[in-house]
Amino acid sequence: MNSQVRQQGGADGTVGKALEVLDQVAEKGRPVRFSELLAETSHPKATLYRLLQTLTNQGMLAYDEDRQTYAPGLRLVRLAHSAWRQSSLAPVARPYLTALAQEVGETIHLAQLDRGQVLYVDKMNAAEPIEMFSQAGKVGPGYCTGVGKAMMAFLDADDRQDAINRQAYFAHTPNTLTTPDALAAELDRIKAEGVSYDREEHEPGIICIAAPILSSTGRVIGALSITTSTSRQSFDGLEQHRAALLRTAQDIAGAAESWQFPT
Amino acid sequence: MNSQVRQQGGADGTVGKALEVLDQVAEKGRPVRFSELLAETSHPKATLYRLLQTLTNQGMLAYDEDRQTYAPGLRLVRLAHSAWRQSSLAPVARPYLTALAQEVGETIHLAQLDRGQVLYVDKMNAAEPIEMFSQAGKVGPGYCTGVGKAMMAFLDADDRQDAINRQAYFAHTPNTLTTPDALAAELDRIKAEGVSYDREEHEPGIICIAAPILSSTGRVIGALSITTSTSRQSFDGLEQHRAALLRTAQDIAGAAESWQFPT
DNA sequence: TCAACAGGTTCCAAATAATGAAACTAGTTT
DNA sequence: AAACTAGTTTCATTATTTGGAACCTGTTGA
Repeated sequence: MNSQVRQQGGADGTVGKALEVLDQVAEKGRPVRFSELLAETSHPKATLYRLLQTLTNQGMLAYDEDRQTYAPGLRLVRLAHSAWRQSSLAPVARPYLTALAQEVGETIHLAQLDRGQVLYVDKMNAAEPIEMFSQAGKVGPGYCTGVGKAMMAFLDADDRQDAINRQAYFAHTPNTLTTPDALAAELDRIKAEGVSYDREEHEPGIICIAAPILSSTGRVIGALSITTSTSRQSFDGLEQHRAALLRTAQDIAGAAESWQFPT
Repeated sequence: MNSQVRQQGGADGTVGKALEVLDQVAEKGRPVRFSELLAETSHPKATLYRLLQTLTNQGMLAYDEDRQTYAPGLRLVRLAHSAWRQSSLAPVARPYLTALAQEVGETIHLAQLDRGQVLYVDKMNAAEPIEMFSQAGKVGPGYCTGVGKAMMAFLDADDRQDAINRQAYFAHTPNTLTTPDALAAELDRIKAEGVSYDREEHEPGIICIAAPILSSTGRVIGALSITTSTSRQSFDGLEQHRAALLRTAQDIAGAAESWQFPT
């Protein structure tokens, strides 16, 4: 029996602690001072100091001697290249996204779930050319985005509850769902219907329709959304793309299933 | 006195070992089996097993239960987004690259040095739209690329020797420099002249002109290249872009200076 | 000029976690 | 059914991590 607990937050050993610090630095989104990190962590001075040294020494963090600040290091960029190509849906989904973007003439997002948060792995815009690294890798909230809700709705009970618990429930707009119960009810609705909507729940004026990408065994492997603004398009307009969205989601699922790695 | 040794390869503690394994998986470029990793590592079975468990548990690796394979995990993509924005030259350099690409009508690469290797952090193509994540994060050899040589040439003596020692010296083409001495001589030439060339040293038919991006204190912070193919353009043609290349490199250096920056 | 201070770095005995040989389990092949 | 292969677990031993406190070092204020 595999009673292996999946404790993402829980520190497993020194490595866990080091990665926790790494996350902490990354989340800041700007170079940080030692003392700033110290104030937020439970680690004692000396421990934090050595963790930072190790990470810097390994290229996972970059230390600016002049300003005495830490920032995520370039080694991560190298590693992520590999991760994006192998573990993300993006390389497989690319052609389908391009086709969909041209068909519907709106912005398409491809996302995957990462610890209850939405991780955007690709983006297509019919009009403007893309800015990938600055877009892919971005994280967003799960509880108030179309793709987030679409993915959470199709998780199995345990994972779903776990994801529900991880949300921040900040009221970005008047439409944001701000309680676990409200979210849970919405997820039930989404599971029944097969698609989810963002009704200006994250940003005023921004709406979307999203669908999960499910493996043949029914597991969530990602989600896909068509985004627009209320000034460009009505809600009914989005609704008309529903069929194309669902078809594309299935196409991607199929492609992912038979995906063998290029040797 | 700060006698801190910068030992990149040397393992500092458990974290170092874990990251070494992570690199090993990433370098494969495809999902790998436990046994395959075991064969290549010096760690005993149980140790490797637990390192992989920890990394997987932390989302740094993704484990495919069906195929029993490990691949770099999505958490890296999230972290890299942060790293790219903060520690890479790319966000600052973007507008200059775009301008240069349009001016010269050739492909532009922006790279930084990572442990003696070239890490491409951005790419611009005048004609075709870009494929960023699949391009940025890519690594290439230092000794046989224009950007690699340009950066190595302007390192201080210690770092330069270190970089020279790290090269593989594989003869990709008849023009490849295949000895440390030949490379060192070339680097002297480049430092004197201010620009470097790739004379089909990496790929037959591919040539480029490259320049380092230097901080006001003279430290290498990156490099920039204009690439073309022998079928499109002669060597003299590239030479005519020299002024534009050097101007852009300086512009980027200036912009980087007034921004906050590590490395 | 000197004392107090804040941010950062190093020490070292105690506590903890990593180690790895070997045993074990679960599939596969002979 | 035995031998083999690949992956997982155990546990006494060993090595690393820990963190309170002392120690630097450059800055501030009297």
